[in-house]
Amino acid sequence: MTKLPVEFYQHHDVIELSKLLLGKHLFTKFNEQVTAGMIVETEAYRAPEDKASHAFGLKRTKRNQVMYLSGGHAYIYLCYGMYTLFNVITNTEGIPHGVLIRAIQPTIGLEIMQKRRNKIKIDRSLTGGPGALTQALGINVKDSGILLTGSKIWIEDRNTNVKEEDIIASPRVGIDYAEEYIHMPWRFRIKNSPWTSPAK
DNA sequence: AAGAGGATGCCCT
DNA sequence: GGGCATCCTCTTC
Repeated sequence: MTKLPVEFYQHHDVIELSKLLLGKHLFTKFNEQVTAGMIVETEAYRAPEDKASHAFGLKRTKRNQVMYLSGGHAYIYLCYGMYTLFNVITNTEGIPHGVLIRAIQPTIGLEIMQKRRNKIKIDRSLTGGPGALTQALGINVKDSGILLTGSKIWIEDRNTNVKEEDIIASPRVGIDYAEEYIHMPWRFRIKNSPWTSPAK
């Protein structure tokens, strides 16, 4: 029931934090509607050297400027013209590290999520996938840059213990342009979870 | 079960 | 103007 403080996002490397975020609970509250789910899949983006990161080489653009804020801020952007992707900024100010949340296991407000997603079934298709979960949680690009200790989007530790041997690491997807960083095993998921995005 | 292709808009990775 | 940190539908096996 503890809302994670900004310190949580600032005292570990982004690779470690991508694993630590597994089992934590992502909450949103918009228009008095609360929805939440347990994080089951993440990806680390580790600029400046990571060629898959929007902040590769410490490049600054209008879109990615919030990546340079301190750990505990949200970086939200539009992908492929129609999908909103949600990232947690980590590390200290000036080092643009981020964790992409790729899948959650829905826990609170399932009916609200079904309505937002226009889905009948409650299965992996409801919140499995980075664009799907933001739609289910009602996350909008307009909230890029907000703090995750506020009242709209936050993450809680509910004492779910995810052991190292229950974490599967694999290469990230959709980053064919990232050259030698294509094969970095920086995608993490909870083993045997039926809520992660489809295998491969 | 698996693959192909289309949708769609912002940012230039 | 090209290319996305994607998802859904339709087709075919």
